[in-house]
Amino acid sequence: MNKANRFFSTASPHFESLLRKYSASNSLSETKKIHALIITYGLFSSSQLCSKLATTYAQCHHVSYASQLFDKLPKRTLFSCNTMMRMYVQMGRPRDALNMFVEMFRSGRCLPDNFTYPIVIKACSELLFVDMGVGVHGQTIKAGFDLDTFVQNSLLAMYMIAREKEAAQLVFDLMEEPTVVSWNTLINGYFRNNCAEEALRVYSRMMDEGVGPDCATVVSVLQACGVLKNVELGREVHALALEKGFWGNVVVRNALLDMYVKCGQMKEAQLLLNGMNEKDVVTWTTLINGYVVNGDARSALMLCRMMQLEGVKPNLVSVASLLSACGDLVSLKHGKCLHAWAIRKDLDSEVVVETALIDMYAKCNDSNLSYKVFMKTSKKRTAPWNAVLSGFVHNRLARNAIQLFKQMLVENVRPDSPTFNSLLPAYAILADLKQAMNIHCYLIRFGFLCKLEVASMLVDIYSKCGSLGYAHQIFDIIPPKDKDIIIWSVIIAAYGKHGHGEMAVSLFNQMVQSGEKPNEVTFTSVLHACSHAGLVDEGLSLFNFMLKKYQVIPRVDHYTCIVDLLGRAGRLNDAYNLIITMPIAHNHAVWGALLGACVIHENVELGEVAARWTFELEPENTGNYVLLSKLYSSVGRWRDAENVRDMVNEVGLRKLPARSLVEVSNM
DNA sequence: GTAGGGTTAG
Repeated sequence: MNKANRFFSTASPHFESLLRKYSASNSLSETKKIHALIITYGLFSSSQLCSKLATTYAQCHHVSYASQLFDKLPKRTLFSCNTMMRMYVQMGRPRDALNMFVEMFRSGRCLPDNFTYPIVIKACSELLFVDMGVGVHGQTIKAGFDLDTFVQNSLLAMYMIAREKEAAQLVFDLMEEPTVVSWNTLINGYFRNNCAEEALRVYSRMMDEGVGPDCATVVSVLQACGVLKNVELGREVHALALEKGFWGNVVVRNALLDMYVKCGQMKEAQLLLNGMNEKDVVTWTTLINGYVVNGDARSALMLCRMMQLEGVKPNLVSVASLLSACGDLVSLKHGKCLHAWAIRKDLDSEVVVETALIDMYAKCNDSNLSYKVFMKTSKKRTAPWNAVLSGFVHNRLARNAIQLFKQMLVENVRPDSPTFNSLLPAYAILADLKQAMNIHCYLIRFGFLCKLEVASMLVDIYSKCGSLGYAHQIFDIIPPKDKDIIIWSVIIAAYGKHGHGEMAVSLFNQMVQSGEKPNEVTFTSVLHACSHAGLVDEGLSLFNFMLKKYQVIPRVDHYTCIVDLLGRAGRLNDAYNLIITMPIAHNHAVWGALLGACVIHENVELGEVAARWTFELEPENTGNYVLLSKLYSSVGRWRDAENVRDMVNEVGLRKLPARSLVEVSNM
């Protein structure tokens, strides 16, 4: 026995206990010291020591040392295999974990145990290898681990990630003793699969069965409350969280804040934040983003200052939200400041920030700068393309948007649903039937037409192109149960715009019969359709229906439709009386509708009243002057007509510089 | 040594 081996026999237990200690603290530097000692004293002959060293490196997430040492091991224990596979999964290399599992299974050297399966199942779910996952599920049954809670919970999570809700529910139903983790996985799984109602039903069952919720339960349930805007349950969960002592958990606090934000309860959200002693960057960002989403960009910017005063630094998510606030305020100045700040903090090449910058410049009507930022991006990710497309459409540069989309396809960037949400309005602006048919073919070929939003926009495009037939065909493709209020509104508006009032009203009735509750927008569309087609009685009865049955508070555009309707039918006095008695402020549109009707029916007396109001409320619109002039001409008051025409010229001259600026910026 | 949780662009 040489000197080194003699040393080893006495030193080995010592090293092992050291390794155990350091692996517990995950101290990479200490493990390296032990490694160095093993090399110095030539102790590699101890497979036990080497195995321990390899697993310690794996626990420290040092992939290269762990795998090098592991590969050299003469005998692999099940423990070391499990540890290696866990390291691979935790380090985002699930494929390596699965390769190891397959090799381990084939060689038959060691059989997987109850610790192996959760790791392997997690690797399958990360790779979305459902088929393999199902195979592994079969193996767990064969090996008798099907009643192991950890294995079952992993399977449950895997099926939920793979969007196999039924399979997940089956796993859950077969569990003898579901733990709080099982319930949480089910609740969160339903939530992530867009079934927030089901998530809440599961939560209520869990409470009925007397299972004590934990922080994870509360967080998932709050998310579901946010999506469903169920602030009542949200408040209950808030009380429960306080009662159970979860308030100390920052994740719970942030989830509570986000629930109030999502429910649009900004006052409660602000109060909650005011009452928090410890606020992290997520807390602040949640509220900042809340203000942006709820249309109060100014408060979002103010909050950013308060956050910095409290010494919390914004991160890239905060910056993206703040840039969005600048876009909403059309504040190029603030936007540029944030851009400069992002450059200084080296955040400007993060995709989220790049996208937000492109969007901000576009919303501030600076297509040039928006495009410049886009040109600096790697152009490999879809999001910046979507932002620049949406920016072009925002600035009505429809042709540029379509051209850019074609470029995107040339560069092999995969479009997603938001791409079409950004792009399709360009086709509606262009109203070119041939182009519309082109994109229609593309949408069919790549399976995007099954998306309701996309189908709704295509209905709108065909309607704008004047092809009601195609529009209706697309509308019919969507199964009745899937039709939402938006697609109904679009088709009703389409018929209305083309003067097919009866059809619009009939579709509206079909919609009500189908159980869809009409909203302000559908009422506007159908009333508009009635006024265009001269359906006075239908229009008036729908207006009454809206007030009585649905108790919708009429907006000014509803009144405009009714004024138009009465006016076109020659009931000018009724129209006038409606305007002066309406409970909300009148605007240029209501008076404009009356003026138009007065021109048709040659009523100078009321026409002059209406015209005066339109000049007051909308002095720059030359159309109103033209209408009054036309009215005077039609009754032979030529001089008055000429005087009004002169006013048109004056207004037109005042408008000229503004219009030419728009043209220049579009070049 | 195993399973579940928060903010983000379009």
